[in-house]
Formats: sequence, C-alpha cells, structure tokens
Amino acid sequence: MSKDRPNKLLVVIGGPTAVGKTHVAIQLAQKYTASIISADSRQIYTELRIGVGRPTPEELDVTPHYLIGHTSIHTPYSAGIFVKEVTTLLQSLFQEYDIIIMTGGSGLYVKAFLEGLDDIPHVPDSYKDKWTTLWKEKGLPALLTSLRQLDPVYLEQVDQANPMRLIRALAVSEATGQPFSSFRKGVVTPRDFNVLPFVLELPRDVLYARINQRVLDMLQDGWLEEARTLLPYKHLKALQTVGYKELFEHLEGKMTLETAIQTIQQSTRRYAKRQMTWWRHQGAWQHFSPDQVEEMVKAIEGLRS
RNA sequence: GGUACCUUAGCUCAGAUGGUAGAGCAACGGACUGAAAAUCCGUGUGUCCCUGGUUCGAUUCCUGGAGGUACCA
Repeated sequence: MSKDRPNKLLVVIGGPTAVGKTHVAIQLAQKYTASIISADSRQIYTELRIGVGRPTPEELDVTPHYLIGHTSIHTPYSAGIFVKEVTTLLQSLFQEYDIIIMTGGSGLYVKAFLEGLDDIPHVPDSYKDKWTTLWKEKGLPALLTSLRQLDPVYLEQVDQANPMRLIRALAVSEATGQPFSSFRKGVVTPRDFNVLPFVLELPRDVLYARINQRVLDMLQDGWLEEARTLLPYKHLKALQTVGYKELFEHLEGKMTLETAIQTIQQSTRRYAKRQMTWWRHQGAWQHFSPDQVEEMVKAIEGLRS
C-alpha cells in the first residue's frame, strides 16, 4: 500500500483495562524516541485522576503523553472531537517524530480515528436533552414513533431497544432537518501514514486478578477522597464512569465501602470483557501478551525495512 | 449425645401427588459512527450430597450414612 508519508508510522496499542498498555507503550516509545497519544475517553479529563488509571507522574515524565487531562469534565467531549484533536496533533508530531504510539482502551475513539467518521453536523446538546426527557417521561415507544417520522430508514437499521442510538438519530435529524441516515455513509478514510495495530491480551483469570488488585491500589492512593470532591458533579456525562458511580453511591450512604469495592471490581471486569469483545472482532490486529515487547519490536522493524 | 429441619446451577433459593429441573443475581457470548469506562441484545452452564431399597422409571418415596442449622442436654 503506498502512502504519501511512507516513513511515518503510527503504532496503535489496544486492549482491555489493566492489561498493561501504558507500560508497553512507554517501552516502545523509549526505544524509538517516540511520543504517546492517549486514546482514552476518561483520562482526557483534568479532574479525573486516580480512578481512571492515568499514567503516573513518573511515567509522564519519561515520555511525553498527549490528550491526558487536557479537558474539563464540564466541557462536552466526543469521539468526533477526539478525531479532530488527534488529526491536528499528528500533523505536528510527525514533523518531529517518525513513530508515534497511540494507546488506550476506548475502542470507538481508535476506530473513529483510524477509519474516519462520517461528516455529521454538530448538534447542540439541547436537542439531545429534549429527546432524553421525552424518553424518560414516555419511554422507548415515544422515541420509536418519532423516529418513524423523522428517519424511517434508520429505524430499520438501529437497535430499537437502545435509547442512546435513538436519541442521537432523533437529535441529528431534528437539528439538521435531514434524516440521520442520510449522513451515514460508512466510508473508510485512509490515512496517509502507516498504521500498525496491536492488541494486548492476558488470560482472563490473570487479567481479572490484576483488575481486582488495581481497584484496591487506587483506593489506597486516595480515590475515595477524589470521588468526594467530584460528588457535586455526579450527573455529568464524564462521571458516568466505572468506579466513580459506585463511590458516589457509597458517599451517599447507599452502600457500604466493602460492597462498593466488590461492585467496582465487578463493573471493571465487565468493562474489560466488553473491550475484549470489541477487539476480538476488529480484524487484522496483531495480538500480543504485554510481555512480548520484543515481538512487537520485530513487527515494527518488519514494516520499516 | 438427643430431637427437628435442611442438602437442587458459581451464590441465594423455588419445584414436580415419581416421567432426569427453573427463577434472581453472578458468569459467558454478542452488537456498537460524536455519552463508548456509555448504552443495548442473547445464552442455563446441573452426578438435584452419598448409599442401598421399592418401582417400568427415583433428584422426588423408604433404609442407612455424611455434612449443615436450630433447640434440648
């Protein structure tokens, strides 16, 4: 495949939470004096630190990371904004580096960047809020009835039990005056540099044990205190996040700390399972254990020679 | 030691006057183009404690064990 910038390479490291993506990314970045772009829908937030497993200050010191803690929980964010930010960022980073590493657990963000998103006009939150209210008051049938009028084509394609998909389609259709489906081309936009996608994986029992321990470590590091300061903002979309949700319930006296811990561990395991399902079906990604850095290096060398 | 009750899915339990069995949670599988750590869909995974007996057939009834719980000693 010919590229306009054949000497530029983006190494992508995906995989479930707690598998060790950060550690691998830093090892590769050090070897190639590359920098790292985070593709994580929660580590972007300034206010979220302990509970989202950000790289440590030491790790951030070793290698420059981008798109970590750079936006506020009060600012709307989305996969679309992520794509724009990364596109701009890569333009400048590739002037300085031949290899960039992208790592993160948000599969949609990575896919959106690698394949491109359809050009759908930005819709103010007020539209989405309006349909969300309708859903809460009247339920799914009301959304389906409205979508039948605004976009019958998408109605046939969408998961009709999924309120978020329905609300998104209704908001876009209403705001633009054109059916949501008319924007959905599904066209893959090729990138003008090389991409080498890796998925990290571990045996499930090993990964689950790591998750359980990491939750305890985070609490040891002061996660509960962090959550306490964020309690006033628990309604924000940014705080619909594994762990914070449970800690808020504990802080409101709805569950004991012990129950909260067990629930967080369970939610995190389920999150990891969803991530594994995502990458299992992403196609031509090379799968590695996080200790196979040598093999990953070989794969990179194979592409550069 | 005695008496009563209990033993069924990973957990808590339901059930069939005898025809090999479900519910919730957990778990597992899946979807996913702007909330994605979100949201949504699907699936029962089982020596019905063991042992003899009755029976065409026992997880169900009976005998004897084992383990558990409560009360009495």
